[in-house]
Amino acid sequence: MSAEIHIATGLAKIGTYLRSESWRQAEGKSLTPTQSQILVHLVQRGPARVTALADELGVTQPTASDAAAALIRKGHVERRPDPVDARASLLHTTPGGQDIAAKMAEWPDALLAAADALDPLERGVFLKALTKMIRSLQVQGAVPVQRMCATCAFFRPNVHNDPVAPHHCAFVDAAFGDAALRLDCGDHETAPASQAAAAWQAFALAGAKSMDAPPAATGEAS
Amino acid sequence: MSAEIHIATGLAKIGTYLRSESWRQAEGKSLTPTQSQILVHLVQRGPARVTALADELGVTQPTASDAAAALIRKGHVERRPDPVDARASLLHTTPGGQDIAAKMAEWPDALLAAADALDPLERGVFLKALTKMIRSLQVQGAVPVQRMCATCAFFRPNVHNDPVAPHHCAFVDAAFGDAALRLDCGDHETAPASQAAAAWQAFALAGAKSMDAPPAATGEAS
DNA sequence: TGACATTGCATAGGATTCCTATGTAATTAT
DNA sequence: ATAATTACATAGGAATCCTATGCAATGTCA
Repeated sequence: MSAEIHIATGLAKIGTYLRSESWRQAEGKSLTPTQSQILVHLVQRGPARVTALADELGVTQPTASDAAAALIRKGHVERRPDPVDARASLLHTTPGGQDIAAKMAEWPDALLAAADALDPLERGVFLKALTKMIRSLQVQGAVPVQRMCATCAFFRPNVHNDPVAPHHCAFVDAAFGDAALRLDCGDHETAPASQAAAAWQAFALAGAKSMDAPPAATGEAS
Repeated sequence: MSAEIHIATGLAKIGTYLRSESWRQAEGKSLTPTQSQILVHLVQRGPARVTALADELGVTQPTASDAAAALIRKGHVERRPDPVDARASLLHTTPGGQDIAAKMAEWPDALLAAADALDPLERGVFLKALTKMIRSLQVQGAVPVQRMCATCAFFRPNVHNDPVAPHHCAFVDAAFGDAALRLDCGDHETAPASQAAAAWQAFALAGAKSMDAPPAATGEAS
């Protein structure tokens, strides 16, 4: 089956675009993509250690250390000792850094427009599929733990009969649908393994049900 | 609507993974990601100019020039004059370069496994959505021209009644479905503007039809 | 045909990215 | 208490990536 290959191709093309776009966006602010990512992360998620940032960005610890040093030199970030571990230090943003981060945190318009080219139902299916793929990468250890519904203690998948909003979030106590799935939620709380596994079953296996054709043959050219 | 934001978030996460993975994969072969991409591109698509490669990879011309020089130094690529333009030169792979490229061309297993975590119908919808997004990026000028069905002269979308294989490829003369959509097809031939526009209408507008819920409200938490 | 602008590419210069390898200090394990 | 681990910095080196230039070949237009 070549669909996986073409999915990988497509994701890589968008990844290439995002990488080159992040260089374009970072210039002018005299920041580089890595620095920008660290700054945004610190603003959105609070003070963090160098090693944790390295894991999050998928770079080595020395690379993160370099970028942090550059941000400190530019006055956007401060280093303070970690109260619970004298070896470690926590990076904090300065007020000036926060201003800059606010501008960097926005996604490029072209990408949002591209996502807007999907129709609403399609967006839901797409987001659900992205959730599945990212969870798979996380389970394989290829990416760090993500703050997504799929691994959240508050996630109650497919508990409502409403096909438009079958899921429930126990944190905000509201029903929602695939199009509102979060991949990086501020209220995320990691579910214990057994609960996460059960929820995942309920979430993933209901996939085919929402479409009206048999899940078998998909038709191949050539 | 925050679905676009979360889609962007998810795509960025996969992009981050692909970037770090490409560093990991490139090491050992003593190639870097950019060099590796150039080498693979030359093998798959034939000789090319430096500027064309730069556009394709989304980097500046000097960056591509650097990487090309490194590949030449390592003996994987040769520079030959372009017969139609004495200023330009074409980069050709050497036999040794082709061997290495074959190994670099494979997608990481974790990503293919992640794509495999989708069920077959979902893959089709996902691929179609990726097609829409990438075409949108292309129309906006954010990415270079892609060799995908959506812009191909041989593409006949939604001409069959079979919901599993509604499209037709006039090149291989066969029906196929969304799951077999190409994002980088070797047989691609760019369609004239008017034909492309008409085909796109027929392709994109039939989206909601394949799902059995109204395309309105999608249910939002919070 | 002769300026003049444009295009294809290389190079220079500089900051950053990114790696491996190593060192230092603090913490944890035995 | 000694040993192993962890958090981090730094060194060293190659590549990435940018802008700015320069050179040569090509195209344009009067």
